[in-house]
Amino acid sequence: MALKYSKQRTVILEFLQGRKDHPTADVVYKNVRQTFPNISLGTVYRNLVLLSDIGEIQRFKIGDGTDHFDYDTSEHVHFVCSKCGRVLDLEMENIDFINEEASKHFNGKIDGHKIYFYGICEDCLDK
Amino acid sequence: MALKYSKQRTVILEFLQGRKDHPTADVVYKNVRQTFPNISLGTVYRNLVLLSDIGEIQRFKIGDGTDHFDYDTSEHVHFVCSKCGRVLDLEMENIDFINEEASKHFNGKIDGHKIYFYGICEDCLDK
DNA sequence: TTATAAAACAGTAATAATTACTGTTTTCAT
DNA sequence: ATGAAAACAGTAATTATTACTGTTTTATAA
Repeated sequence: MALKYSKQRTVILEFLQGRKDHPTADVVYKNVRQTFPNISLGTVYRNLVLLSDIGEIQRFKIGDGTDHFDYDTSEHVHFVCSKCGRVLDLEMENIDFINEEASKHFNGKIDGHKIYFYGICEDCLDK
Repeated sequence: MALKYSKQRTVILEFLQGRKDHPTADVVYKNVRQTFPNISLGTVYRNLVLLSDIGEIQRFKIGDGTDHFDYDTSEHVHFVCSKCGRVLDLEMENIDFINEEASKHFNGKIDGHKIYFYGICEDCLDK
């Protein structure tokens, strides 16, 4: 199962690289289709999943029930605007010490946590 | 739209009360059906959603794509076992100060966060 | 009590996101 | 150049959830 080059995969990856919000598969599909009109939704999904499986991109969930994809694979925290739904990156100190905090009264093993913050983004506040 | 009593709702609520894991709608359905064989899945969903809308129970998501329901509506943090998928409550200090931390370099307004911890539960460790 | 309107129900259909399948095309190491 | 592996387009299937429809329950009030 050696990876083989494909124009479609490149286009998907490049699109994702150009976005600082973190689009869903459907958003990727709709946009990529403008420059690549007969790309299939299945191809978009297959590549997004493949790319996140090999660690080229990041796949994550926020409360909206759909998967989001991020070109930036470094550890960072997300913010979700309750008004416009946009997903943004948060610059903040590492808070992994909360894992210790969670371990204190727990007999299992804590490996990590998933977190996102929500509120109103700057753009929506301005309106 | 005054609430009216229904046997089905009572049974669903009682089932949920007796569980300390936090079952999905489907798990509620399958169990309740053993004592109430012709209850419909739609009824289970309708009641779980209604009960969480009026604050009688809590509805939340973990990474598995399905909704979970909790009889305990007090603020508390969840743990998800990566092995058996069970969802447990964590007793830990309130960590809402991380909201301030998240605000520091952010120009929007932070209202809160969603978090869950993951790892291996006690039962799975023992095996 | 009975009448009745609102609410709830069972059962089924619809929707949305995602995954799986199928037969064709593309890639790339020999 | 060629052939197997990988990827593709297009479509079908799956899963969780919501919406719809015609029937039954509940609770108020004559």
